[in-house]
Amino acid sequence: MSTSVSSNGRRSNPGPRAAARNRAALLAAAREIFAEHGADAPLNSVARRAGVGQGSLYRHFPDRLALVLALFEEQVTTVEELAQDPDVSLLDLLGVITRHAIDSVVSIDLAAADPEARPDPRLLDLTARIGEVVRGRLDDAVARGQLRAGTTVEDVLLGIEMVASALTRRPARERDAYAVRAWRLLGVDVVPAPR
Amino acid sequence: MSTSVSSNGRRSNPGPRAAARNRAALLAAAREIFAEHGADAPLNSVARRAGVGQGSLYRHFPDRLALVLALFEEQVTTVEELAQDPDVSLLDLLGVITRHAIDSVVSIDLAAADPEARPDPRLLDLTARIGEVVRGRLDDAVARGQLRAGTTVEDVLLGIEMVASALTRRPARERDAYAVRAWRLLGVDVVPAPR
Amino acid sequence: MSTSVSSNGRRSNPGPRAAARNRAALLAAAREIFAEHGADAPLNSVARRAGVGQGSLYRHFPDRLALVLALFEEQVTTVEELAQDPDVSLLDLLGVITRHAIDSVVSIDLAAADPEARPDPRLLDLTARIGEVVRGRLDDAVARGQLRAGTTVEDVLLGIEMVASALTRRPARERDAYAVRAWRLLGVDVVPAPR
Amino acid sequence: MSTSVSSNGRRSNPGPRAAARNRAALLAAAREIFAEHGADAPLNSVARRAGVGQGSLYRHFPDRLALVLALFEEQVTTVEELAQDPDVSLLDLLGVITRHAIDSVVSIDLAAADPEARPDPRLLDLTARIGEVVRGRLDDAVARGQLRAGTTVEDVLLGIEMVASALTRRPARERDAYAVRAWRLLGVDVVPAPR
DNA sequence: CATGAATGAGTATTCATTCAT
DNA sequence: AATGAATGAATACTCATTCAT
Repeated sequence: MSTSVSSNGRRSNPGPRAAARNRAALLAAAREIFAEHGADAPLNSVARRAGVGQGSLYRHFPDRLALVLALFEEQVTTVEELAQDPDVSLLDLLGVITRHAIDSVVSIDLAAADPEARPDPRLLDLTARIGEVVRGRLDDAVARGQLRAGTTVEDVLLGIEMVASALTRRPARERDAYAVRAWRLLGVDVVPAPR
Repeated sequence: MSTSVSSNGRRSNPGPRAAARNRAALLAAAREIFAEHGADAPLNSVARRAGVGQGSLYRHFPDRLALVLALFEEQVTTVEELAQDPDVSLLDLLGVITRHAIDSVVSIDLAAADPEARPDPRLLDLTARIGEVVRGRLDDAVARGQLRAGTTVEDVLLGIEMVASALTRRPARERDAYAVRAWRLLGVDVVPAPR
Repeated sequence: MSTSVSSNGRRSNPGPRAAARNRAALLAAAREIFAEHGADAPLNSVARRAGVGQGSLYRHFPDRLALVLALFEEQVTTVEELAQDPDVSLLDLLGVITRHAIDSVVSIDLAAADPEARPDPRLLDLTARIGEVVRGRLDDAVARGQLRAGTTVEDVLLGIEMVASALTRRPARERDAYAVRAWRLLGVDVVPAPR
Repeated sequence: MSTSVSSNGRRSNPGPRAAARNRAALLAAAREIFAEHGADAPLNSVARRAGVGQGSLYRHFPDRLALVLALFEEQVTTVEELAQDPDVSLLDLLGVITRHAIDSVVSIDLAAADPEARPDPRLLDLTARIGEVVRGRLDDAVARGQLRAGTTVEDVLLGIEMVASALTRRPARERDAYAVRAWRLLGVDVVPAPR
């Protein structure tokens, strides 16, 4: 970060030009921090890592959930874009999704706040978007023998959730191998996509 | 509660007799609180629910992990006792384990504190004890067609972890049904034991 | 709002023409916001309500007091203008002043910042202007039996302050009736002027 | 405050014995701080002035209103006790109440938070208790010529509110004289009780 | 001259933990 | 051995003010 510091000790105000850069820096920082310390890591640590003022964090993401959702949304978008390419199989997509889970831990800790609370609609929406992608690949995956016949979209989503939530319990360096084992136990040969 | 109140308004000191009772009350309270609010619920809420002073909580359980482990240990012991009976199948035991996961949420959130930290040896020990129980039933379960041939103890433990960790994300009232689906996805017909 | 939006998404710079319009919008917004949430409402809420940038707010009114004083000054000017008309009695003027107090709450919260601080000279000046208006109507009011004989300008100003400050404690919908009661207790039959 | 500091830099924990002392210290500190800076002064300044940890403040008074109400309650109780003595007139009582208003500023800033919000029932109760005291002295006060015939309890309470709220706008050293003027304007000869 | 993002000091609040009684 | 009050570090969040564009 090339944030210059002016004489009064305050970081200089880079002006609105920095907005997009800051937003991206915050997301990147959040990805790292959440992966390292879980999704309930202190938000000021995110701001600090991003090299951004506390207030900017809150301007871009009014609450923790907004930040987490933005992170998740990025991932979903990535998956959707990949899914444009007809040569990409469901297994490939699950590999990417698994990579996301490994790296950000976010997808799962989402609801962590309070399981009894009604899940946020934005989260449901993102889940639905993943569901759409899966639906579009389901028959193909069965035809290729990647999934058991009769597997439903809900089954796949459940599988993702099971793998992802189990991953949170593991130290980062074990997660790749662990994910492979978990998917295999579900009868699916997923390999986490390369970073 | 037979705790008499002396003139100064403070609960009188019931002496050592209360120690065991307090410990039990704390465990019961912890089970409830953790199930309701997750394993990172405030510890003073546990003491309050138990009707016990803050200090007593810390005397019995010097830190949060001690409390969580005590809870888990209770559950493991229960499973071990059940396993004495040769008529109890692995599926039955998994049903009980699943019930524990549903009700206490604890077994999984255990390591939640920090996945990067070396797992507590006491936790590993408890996991090993579950592993022993599973080992003793494995061949029988395969013979009965309850598990796929070739399933290992590690597979079963992994399955438990996947199901249990996924359960934490769900509201209490959905957990029974959710557990059944999750196990089925793993190819095992587990039904949560009755309470 | 005729503010066009240019391609970059930012409101286009309407040039100096907008200056006066912005100032007026800020004052109107401040009146509303202060009446709703008290004179220590966040200033950015004023800017937002006015549909104006944060910077413009500070350009027009370098600090909160400047804004409040501008509001008060508007009111004082209104009263002075009314007082040009010889047919308008002191009671009428007090009715208008009371209306201002009801609607803006500002006249009183002025010094609220810190009662120990030396009051701002601009505030004293405004108070003096009200005093002048009152002085010009005092004899007439006594002659008409609207005020007790012997009432001084300072008495009237004190009465205004008492009524106005008490009004701040009341919800908006009760203020009209409350003001009538308060004035009556002071022995003066004031009715808040219509809006 | 004889709060000793142990080697680790933390103030030593004086144990539960300090509870009552702490509560009293907090109330005294709050009285001072609120009188100096208004009832929205930072709560940590109250804790600091009381020589008490932040947590203790919140244990004794879970929110700002609880603290303010406790202060007010003390005052009301004092007035009620005085009212036991039949030789104490309404004017005397109003003198004490005025002294309280001068010194603590609290009685009035109470509702300050948000005039639109429904007033706290505890506050209403305290107001009612003052009302009872007034009611018991009303006829006597009229008989003595201290109040105009026809004055109601509500009138007196309104008068108190008007005087007290106006006082908040004044620096401490002017309040005594100001209170006398304000009461005189209401036609009542109240003199603030000596401290 | 307007805009709106950036900044960070200031506050409220929570909660793990200690300790006098 | 139990009690419950005390402690203060940690954290979330707000908002006045500045400033690049």
